[in-house]
Amino acid sequence: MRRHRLPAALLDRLADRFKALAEPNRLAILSALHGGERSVSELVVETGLGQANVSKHLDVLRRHGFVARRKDGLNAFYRMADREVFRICDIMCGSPASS
Amino acid sequence: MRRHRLPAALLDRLADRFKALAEPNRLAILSALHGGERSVSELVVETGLGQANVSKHLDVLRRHGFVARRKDGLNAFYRMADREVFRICDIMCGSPASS
DNA sequence: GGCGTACATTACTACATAGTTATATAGTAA
DNA sequence: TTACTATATAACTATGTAGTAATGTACGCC
Repeated sequence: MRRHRLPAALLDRLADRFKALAEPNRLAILSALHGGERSVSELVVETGLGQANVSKHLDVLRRHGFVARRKDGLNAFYRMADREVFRICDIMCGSPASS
Repeated sequence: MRRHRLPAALLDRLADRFKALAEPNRLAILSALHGGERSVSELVVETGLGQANVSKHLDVLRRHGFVARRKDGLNAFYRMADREVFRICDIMCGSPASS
């Protein structure tokens, strides 16, 4: 009765996506984006984080496909690209990041 | 139109749970436990990790309520305590840790 | 008792990353 | 052009943690 051996590459990819969510400030950003598109500076205000810090968190979230970016003049607007995240948070914690 | 401000404590707790899953070897352990209860030494063999390392990973998973322990003589048997994890992995990656 | 086995824990090293500061880039406006 | 603004990036520091080796603990057997 051989058990399902999952390829390490799959586990790595999955762990990587979890890691992107394993940061309270990134969850705060996602929570803000739950209400709709936001510019970086709006997110800076809403989260109280530094601008460079927010940019880096957004980059992580974007590289993992959780958010998408739209540029308009000087501004960069971010929005959710994968709302499944909220379902996952619901399952994970009752009803946290989506409520 | 004030947006849902999630309490930092909630985000911390949620991020902490994600962090527990954000490690490929811990996912490998969960994947092994998908097939049922396993002793520590069985998990050492199945994962190819060191014994101390497996013990520490199991401790993390247990502190977060993902697995439970049953002691029997010299052995410690671990089992899934929260199979929702597999649903989450499915959503996260198509059908990874549960297939 | 002494010995061996299964697991847990400690101490340590190596590496990853969150946050900050400073700078770069790119667009706007005069 | 210069000046200003919004965002991105680079360099750095500080902290957290995965892995390992050694030790501790608890149980079973002789």
